[in-house]
Amino acid sequence: MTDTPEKKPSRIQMQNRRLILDSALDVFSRDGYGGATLDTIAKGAGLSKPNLLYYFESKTEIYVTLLSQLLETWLDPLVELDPEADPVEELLGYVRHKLDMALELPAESKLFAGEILQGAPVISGYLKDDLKPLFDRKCGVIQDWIDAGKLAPVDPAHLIFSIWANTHHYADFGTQVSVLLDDQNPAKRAHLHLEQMFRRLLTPVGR
Amino acid sequence: MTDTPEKKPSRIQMQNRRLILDSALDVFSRDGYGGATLDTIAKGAGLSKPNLLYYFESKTEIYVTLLSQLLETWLDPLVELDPEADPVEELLGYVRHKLDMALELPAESKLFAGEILQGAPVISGYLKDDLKPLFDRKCGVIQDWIDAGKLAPVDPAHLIFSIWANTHHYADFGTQVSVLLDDQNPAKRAHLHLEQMFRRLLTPVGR
DNA sequence: GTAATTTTTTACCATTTGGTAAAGTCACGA
DNA sequence: TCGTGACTTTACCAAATGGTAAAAAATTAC
Repeated sequence: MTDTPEKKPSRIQMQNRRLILDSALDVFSRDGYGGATLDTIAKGAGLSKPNLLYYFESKTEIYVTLLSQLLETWLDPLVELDPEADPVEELLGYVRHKLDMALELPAESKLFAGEILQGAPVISGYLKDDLKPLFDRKCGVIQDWIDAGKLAPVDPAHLIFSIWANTHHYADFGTQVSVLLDDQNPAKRAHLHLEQMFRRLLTPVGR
Repeated sequence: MTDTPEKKPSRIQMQNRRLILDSALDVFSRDGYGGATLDTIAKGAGLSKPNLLYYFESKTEIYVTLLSQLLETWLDPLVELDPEADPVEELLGYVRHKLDMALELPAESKLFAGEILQGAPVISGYLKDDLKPLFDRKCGVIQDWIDAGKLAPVDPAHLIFSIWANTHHYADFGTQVSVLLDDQNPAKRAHLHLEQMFRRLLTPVGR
């Protein structure tokens, strides 16, 4: 009755697939899809190229697998935006969470950025079918907060864009940030700045 | 006595170099450096591949030329930040200008983003030697404004990052923005949102 | 311990890619 | 109009790349 006739992967399979995906994340995020080569990924994983292709059918399959796994993780925080919580604190928590993710997982952020930059050839379906409905729902939540006077009036969609732009910037443009900042560890000041900016934007006034 | 023994380029040279650079901007910004091929660029320019290489020594030279031309244009607005002007309006003008550039020249923005994403292999020297001093100078200007009470206290460096992140987002993540927004032309709402956000952040209070 | 299965290696291959050599064509000044 | 230099095309090439076939080695199940 089961429609997945595949056997469960062996320990060695799990391990090698993980090695490959780890290496591929490095390479794809650094060199882009076009610049990445199977040889480089294989070397990074400590395997031979044909051995790679024993675990994954093709270069594209590795890339797609990586992106799919990514999307779940990175969407989670948005899913959890709670309509019942205090709006300003909930949104500031979202900002904090996203910034932490960008700072801790820059390669993932860069992989995603590269895919979007090239017109989302692989995940455009996902964007339309999964992200868009969630995005619309959360815009609705934000609009409700505004209508209830618990949030300053802002454009919900562009607010979310702002949050994404500001947080991902520290990963995607990390090279530039590092060069321009004397401060070695920008995490603290970045957090303070975003907190200040979004608090001022979101806190309702005159009531 | 002149140290540039090259003759001035003929009309046909100017014209073909422009055709090549135009096509290359398209291709590099869409496919990334690694994914771009000379054949694709040549086809886009309506020339043969060996003909391309008559005008440019190598793929890399085309890419470098493109980035160099870019950097001048995109830095201009920051250069022009005037210490004597009204701080809030001056910065909001900068935001507006950057957003217009991102909306009108998304390919340029994407090319730059791709280069930074990959660790700025070509322009890291430029970032250190040219951008950093300018950046520090403008941070100083902003700090002076704050000290004079003409601007709310913000972290100057991270303020600039915010401006860059929010404006470039509409170009670099334009694919995602288009999918998520029902609004066809996001320009107007984007302008309004950024104006609102940065005005609230920057306007000094309680004085 | 051995047979069956999974994993890895060796040896390839076709295509693509950045780039070159050299012959041919064109434009233009004398 | 003719010769010279600028431009273009044709025909290549070596290396790199994504991918395959099949044999060898290692692991697992019995």
